[in-house]
Amino acid sequence: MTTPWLDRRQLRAWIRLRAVTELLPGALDTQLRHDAGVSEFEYFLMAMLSEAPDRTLSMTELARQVNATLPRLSHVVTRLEGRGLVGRHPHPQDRRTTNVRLTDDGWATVRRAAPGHVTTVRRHVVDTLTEEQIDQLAAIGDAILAELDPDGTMAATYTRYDDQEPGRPKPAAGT
Amino acid sequence: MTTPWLDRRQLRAWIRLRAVTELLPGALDTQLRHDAGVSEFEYFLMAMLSEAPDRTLSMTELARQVNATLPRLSHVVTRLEGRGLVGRHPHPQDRRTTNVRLTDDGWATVRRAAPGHVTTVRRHVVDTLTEEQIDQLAAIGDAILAELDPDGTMAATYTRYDDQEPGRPKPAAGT
DNA sequence: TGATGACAGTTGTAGCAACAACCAAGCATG
DNA sequence: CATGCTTGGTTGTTGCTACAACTGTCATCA
Repeated sequence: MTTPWLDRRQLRAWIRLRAVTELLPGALDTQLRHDAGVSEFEYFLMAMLSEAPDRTLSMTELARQVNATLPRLSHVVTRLEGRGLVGRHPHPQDRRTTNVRLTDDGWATVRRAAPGHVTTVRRHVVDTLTEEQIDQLAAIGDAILAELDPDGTMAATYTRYDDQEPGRPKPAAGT
Repeated sequence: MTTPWLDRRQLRAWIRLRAVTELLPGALDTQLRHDAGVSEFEYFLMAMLSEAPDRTLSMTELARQVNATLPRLSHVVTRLEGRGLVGRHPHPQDRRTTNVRLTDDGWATVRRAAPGHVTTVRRHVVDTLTEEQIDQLAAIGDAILAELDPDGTMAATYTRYDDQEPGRPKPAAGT
């Protein structure tokens, strides 16, 4: 099978994207650990819970939204539970499912962490780009995710803000 | 301190970028592990070596190019050495430095893995974007990396192809 | 030349993630 | 109502990464 190689322009773009995917997560993680004592994954998990009805999701649904396997999520929830940030609650009807609920402490932690997190996102991404580039980035992301996440496993996360009215109450942790 | 929140367009862009940084590395890693028995990090490391003069770099310089700490690199090199893909060689002059050299087996492994890797990069990124978007992505990457990697630690990696002539011999593993 | 500090790597330990095996509850079919 | 399949979660093992402490080498300067 003959694989068309990447030309210079494509290589330029790809190498930069690769560098971003390499460096950006670590930068966010470092800031959150330092300022809020929470990993980026834990923060994102709690952010997803904070936007769910009754701040509650089942393990399976939560795993989908944060792109984690069920075993991994189980371990992480156990740790967060030990710190009092989330709680497990058996589902009243279906006794197979376990509901995870963000506690008041967890909610406070997310609210406390959010501003610093937004500042970091601004410094590293949003404020370095022009308005046009912001929209270009969204479109590029759409194109890549269409192939990378075809059945929209994480789609709930990134289609949530597509068609909102401006007056919508701001998501306290949706960043 | 008042943190200006992200507006809807900014949030759209950011959430997509975050999803890409979450999903893309895993996709590349899975493909390389499956097809070549090598992690994405190991592949990238060997690719950097393959483009160095005499396929050799010092531990420190290699750590810079692959954005790894020295301890982490030391462990990885030990494993790769055990598989015969790289070799350690003491520096003749400065006996503090250890040179890492890609073996013939390592070189063959990289060459064997490259086509499938390029195919994956094309499918997930390059071929999903228009020509304009390719250039936009490169520019966006430049802007983000200027803030994220100001002293150009990984710069050697992503500025290498900026001003090349078309006739340049193609980098066998530069993706 | 002999002490001090910086540099280059290695090794040991602890924590987190992937994978696999497992258990338990629901649900369908005969 | 018994059997088998599917779904939802948890637990145990292995491998990898970050962090810290340590060794050995070089440069500098008194």
